[in-house]
Amino acid sequence: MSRSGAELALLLLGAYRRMVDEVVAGLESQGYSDVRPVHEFAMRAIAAGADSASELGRRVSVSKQAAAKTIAILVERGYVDRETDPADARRKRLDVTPLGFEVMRAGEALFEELRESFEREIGASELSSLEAALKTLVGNSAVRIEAPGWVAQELD
Amino acid sequence: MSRSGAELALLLLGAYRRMVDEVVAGLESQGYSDVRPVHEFAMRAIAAGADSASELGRRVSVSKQAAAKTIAILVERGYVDRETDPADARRKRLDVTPLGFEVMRAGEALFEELRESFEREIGASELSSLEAALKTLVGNSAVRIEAPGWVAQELD
DNA sequence: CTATTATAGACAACTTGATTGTCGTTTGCG
DNA sequence: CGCAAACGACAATCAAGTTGTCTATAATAG
Repeated sequence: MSRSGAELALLLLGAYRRMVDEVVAGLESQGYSDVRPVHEFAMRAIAAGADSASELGRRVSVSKQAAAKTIAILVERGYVDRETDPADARRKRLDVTPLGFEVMRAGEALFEELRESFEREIGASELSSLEAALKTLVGNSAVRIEAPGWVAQELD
Repeated sequence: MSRSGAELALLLLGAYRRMVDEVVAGLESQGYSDVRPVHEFAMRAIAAGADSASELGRRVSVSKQAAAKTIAILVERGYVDRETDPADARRKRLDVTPLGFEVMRAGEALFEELRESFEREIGASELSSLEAALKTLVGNSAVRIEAPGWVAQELD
């Protein structure tokens, strides 16, 4: 097998895509249409305390403008609430709405189901050693998900 | 650990990114600037017999227009040669040039090195069982790499 | 206390990679 | 022969980013 290195990369990508595709499809079929990973991640960051567009941008390593666009979508769908901060008139305070949390929970449940089906496919011990191995390889460097078409793009 | 499913997805993505980032950086430092995964994959497909834009598009599951654009870049850099097919005046026959093969070889070598460094990090047996597990999970469904910012995008 | 500097968010223009739609040309088949 | 199908080109559009500029507000230095 001559290009096992490249193949490994493809496998990693493939496994990721399989998970994400299925979760997105699952959310879709539950009525949460058009929820993409980025939205999930953004909501998660907001729930975790990124309460302004600029802050969200920083956390996700994206320009505040890009963050603002994502927020606009989330607000439009009722997943996030944006209201002027009484303490600082420049800010618009962000909050995940109950509906937003619902989506997040649904997403997590789907991910969890998927993980369980992986366990059935390859065995629990196999899966957990896979996770451990990946964790070692990835280290604790934050994973950037954004960047338009980053698969095809220059990496800063 | 409540969201281990989602976390697994992130780990997979992270590992993929780590590999790709390093390979792209490596190619860059060897003078092959701005070679992105997509280019590698396209060249590979061309070398494997996708000898026209339309055909390349089909193989990579991308519109022929998108394929044509990628080809234009590859031609411009001298990685791929495009000449009218004597047998069919509609076609432009594609060929990977020696320089193109050079890049591909360099990329593979980098991937291989990376894989070896993974072996050192987590052990050879651990890595090969990781690969086996991933192979089971991914199955033989072709992995689409394209789609602009697909992480954030609607999945057909 | 005021003047400067920094931060938040809005708006606009541009970039990249892909898509769809249309078109002229060439081929191949009934 | 004639017409449908396939190839590649061109153009318009989309999606998700980016940078750059602007106004309003806050914080800080003198």
